[in-house]
Amino acid sequence: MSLEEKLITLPAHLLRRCHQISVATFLDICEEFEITAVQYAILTALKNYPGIDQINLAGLVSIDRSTMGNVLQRLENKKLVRKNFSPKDRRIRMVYITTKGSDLTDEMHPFVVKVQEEILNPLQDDEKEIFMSLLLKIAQGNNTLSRAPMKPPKSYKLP
Amino acid sequence: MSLEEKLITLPAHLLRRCHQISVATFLDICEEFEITAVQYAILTALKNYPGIDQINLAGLVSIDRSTMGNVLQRLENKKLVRKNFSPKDRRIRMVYITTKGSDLTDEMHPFVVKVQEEILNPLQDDEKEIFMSLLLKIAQGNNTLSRAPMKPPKSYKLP
DNA sequence: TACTGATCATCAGTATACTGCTTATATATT
DNA sequence: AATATATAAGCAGTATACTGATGATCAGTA
Repeated sequence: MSLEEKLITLPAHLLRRCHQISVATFLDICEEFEITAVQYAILTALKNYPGIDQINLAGLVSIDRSTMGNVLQRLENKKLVRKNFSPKDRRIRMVYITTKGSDLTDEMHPFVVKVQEEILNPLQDDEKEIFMSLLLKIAQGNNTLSRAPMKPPKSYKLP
Repeated sequence: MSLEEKLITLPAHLLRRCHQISVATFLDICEEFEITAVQYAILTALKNYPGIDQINLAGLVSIDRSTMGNVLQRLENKKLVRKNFSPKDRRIRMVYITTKGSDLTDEMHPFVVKVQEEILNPLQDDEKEIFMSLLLKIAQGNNTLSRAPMKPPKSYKLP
């Protein structure tokens, strides 16, 4: 069996490829907004959980807490996000989306929908459903294997 | 629909999660070898194509040519790989795996097999097959969308 | 009150991945 | 032979992702 034939039997390899493709597709379709997929996910999360702390935000979108700090810094520089110290717990920085950030995500939404369609485009409609359900099964079944497992937010109170 | 429910309907999000999980699983199971999945793929490719140039090597394993240079530098520092100038075309650096590198990949092989099983573990046997075939369909159908598409090596001659 | 352990955020360091630019070399064309 | 084009490799800069360590703060308990 050739190397090429061997590689395409490995889930790790194909997942890396598909992730590569997914990122490239997002950057391509959403180029004009100068926002990455991860940044978009964080902004969307902040619309649902204004004032959330960084750790719970990281758990929500499954991003490492250290990475989250970096991404938030970049979003803050672009004035899409702002942070305040919590008056109740001075360890916590409460994160909010700005009006500019909120408007941007609204504007981007149809483009992001298009990205998802583009990625699944090689599949037929019934295959798309099957694929998504199996992908979800793997993501949830192995949730705790990565450093950034998905976690529902704790001790978050709507403002 | 809650944010969490929304996220798990997005292929881009789930692909990022599954890739995260895949990388973490590889690092976990292959910890003792201090080699990443990408580095392992490159070493395996070099066993099949000794003396290949960096561009064709990058096409084989679908890694950006710029990234390839960095990874090869690290592999060279670990003495798992060596590079020579081609006498026929002085632009080309011919890349070879060392004996140390070859022995290491042989030793790692059973661990790498285990990684693949672990990733697919949440699925049933018939689901695993379906998932792999759909993943392959997406990877191949969208091959040219990323900067590092898979390309069979050109003008490579076995030594 | 003082001590202990837990939690939030940050920092330094490393790896993969991409963009865009540059240099060196080879090939094709005039 | 001189010029133009194409290719191989590298570099600088940026983003996501992880590890391990540190400092600040809070909560529980002796």
